[in-house]
Amino acid sequence: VVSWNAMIANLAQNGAHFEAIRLVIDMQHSGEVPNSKTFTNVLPACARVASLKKGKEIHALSIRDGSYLDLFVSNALIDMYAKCGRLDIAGRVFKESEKDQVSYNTLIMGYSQSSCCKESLHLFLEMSFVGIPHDVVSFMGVLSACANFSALKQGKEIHCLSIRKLFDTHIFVANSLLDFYTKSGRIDTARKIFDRIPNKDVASWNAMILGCGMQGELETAIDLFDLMEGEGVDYD
RNA sequence: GCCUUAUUAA
Repeated sequence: VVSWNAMIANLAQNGAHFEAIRLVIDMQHSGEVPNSKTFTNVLPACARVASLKKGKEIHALSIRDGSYLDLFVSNALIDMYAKCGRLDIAGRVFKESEKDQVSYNTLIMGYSQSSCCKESLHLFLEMSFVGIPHDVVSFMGVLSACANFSALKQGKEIHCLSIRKLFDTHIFVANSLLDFYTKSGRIDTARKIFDRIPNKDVASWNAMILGCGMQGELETAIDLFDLMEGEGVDYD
């Protein structure tokens, strides 16, 4: 089993999703029994190719051997259903399972890309209410949700909270803040944050440039682009 | 010896 699992993990991590899924079938044909690690290895592959059918089969197998009770498995199931666009099922698995920080983050991320962005905000508040601390991923998810349903007020509150928790200097959170403020039309605020990021990465530049572009500040966008070239950033 | 969530347009 271990070597099958290792092969499946490698394929899934290298983007060979269909091959990874294929290998789970092959392993069963050769008489091996997939276990909880097999499931957590293959579920992200199902998620990325949005294969709800295969994902459900894995879900069924995990119920049969009881491994759906494993946090790694239930979290991977939540992610798989969310990425397949079935937030209803993701939410159901979430509700029925044990929950940790990753469970909350996974569902926050899932909802932030959906039409129920507000749900991300609920979960973000709920997790700290039940005593699970926020981390970088929680902040990225909830900020992305606020950006997508233009919740300027709530997003600002999250920004304040991130400052208090010292998350605002983390590059990923800072980039999420840029995305949030540019999408909310606050180029000035975004620019202030941008200028204070000491270690800007390509995503920081892209968020800022595209943000200016979307708000019609084309001059600024072009200036920024020249600046970026000057800094020797590997842009795309 | 293998395991889940992670930022920038479409």
